[in-house]
Amino acid sequence: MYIPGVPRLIDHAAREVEVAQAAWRVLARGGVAALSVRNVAAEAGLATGSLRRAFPTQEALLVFSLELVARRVADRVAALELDAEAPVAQTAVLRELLPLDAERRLEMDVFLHLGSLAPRGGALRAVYDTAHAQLAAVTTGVVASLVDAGWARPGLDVPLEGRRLHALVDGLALQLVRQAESAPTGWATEVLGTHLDELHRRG
Amino acid sequence: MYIPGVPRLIDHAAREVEVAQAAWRVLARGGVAALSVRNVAAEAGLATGSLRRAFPTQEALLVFSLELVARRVADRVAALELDAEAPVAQTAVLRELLPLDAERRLEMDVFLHLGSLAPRGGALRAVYDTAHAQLAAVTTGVVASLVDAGWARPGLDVPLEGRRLHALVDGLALQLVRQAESAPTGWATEVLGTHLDELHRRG
DNA sequence: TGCTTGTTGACACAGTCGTACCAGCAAGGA
DNA sequence: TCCTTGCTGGTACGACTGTGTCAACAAGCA
Repeated sequence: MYIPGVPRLIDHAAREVEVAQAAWRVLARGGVAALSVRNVAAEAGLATGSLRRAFPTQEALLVFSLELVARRVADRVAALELDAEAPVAQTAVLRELLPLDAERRLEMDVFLHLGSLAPRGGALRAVYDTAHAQLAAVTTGVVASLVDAGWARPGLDVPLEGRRLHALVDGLALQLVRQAESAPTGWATEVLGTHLDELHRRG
Repeated sequence: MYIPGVPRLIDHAAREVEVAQAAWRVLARGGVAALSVRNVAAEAGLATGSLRRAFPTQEALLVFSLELVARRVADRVAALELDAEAPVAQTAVLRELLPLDAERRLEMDVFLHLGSLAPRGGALRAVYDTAHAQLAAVTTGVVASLVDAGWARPGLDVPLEGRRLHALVDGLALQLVRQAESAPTGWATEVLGTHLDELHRRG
């Protein structure tokens, strides 16, 4: 059997991630207005032709970039949930969802920008909705585990409190991202802590 | 004294509002990608030259569009606060901030889109920050008036609870705008009602 | 009616967009 | 060693962007 030469071994998976993170930086620096194929290619140190090899269209690039955000967040949450001792671990999980450092701020920035960019019914919107549902599952899961561990009132309306917690986290994240990067963030963790305290106290 | 002819009387203020609302519709229909001077002019039934007479630059148009949103919301809130009997009126004020009908949904959509579009340090960002501060003042004011009226615990941390309410309202609004227009909205008012109930019950 | 003046909308311009193409190069197998 | 393969990145295209310009137009006053 004849096997032809396999020249120029490129780790496509790694390159896709590099390009997507370059897109993140462009997005965070200049907003959606600066998010062009050329800018991303320049940020990644590639020519537009090479970038097109990794992502045939711009939408594919955006979809992958958003999926990468969702995957990163999910991985971090999963890693934290392993050593779960409520309510300490649950608080840590929720704090992980807030953009309190540069890395998470970058991811949240991308999430919001691409969410704003996603046309209704498009492929990007589907990715956004999936990520949104994942977040809802996390917050509802936190409430449910608090109830299961006996840290909260058993008769507590878990779906409703999950949605409330989700809305609160979303609102805090939105406000954190939209404020100056150098501004303090303690108020957000304080608000989140108050909310969780009340969830506990009602147990 | 010679007074020359004053031809073609145009109500510039009314025209600015019409153009800005045309920009709203373009933004809601096609997102920031569709927000061009030409598209807005076509939506308003004008030529680009006529639009430029009302707004010299695109940024001026966006700034006015965002200011119009802020003014509309502020006017609605002010109208509701006149017949203020806590906590019924306060609940009404907060429900007014949520995008529960087509009109408010449109305004919130514009608010989010332009907030995502505003570069840090630009004129648009300043308008956004002002609107953000107005919202914070409303939510903190609601909490404070509940305390003043004796409906909540006097020792309640008003600034913190105001921020918490603000984050919750922002999160609910974000999620409502990002969900399908035909999707139900009862869950959001239910969550908001629960939150306000707890504010009362602690009195 | 004729004049004056603000309004209009078509056109032009330089720049950027997403996408397509292809000559040249680099690297592993025979 | 050469050959094959596919990756690379410069160039090109048409469409669209924001902005500038200006001849034609419409309407109130003398």
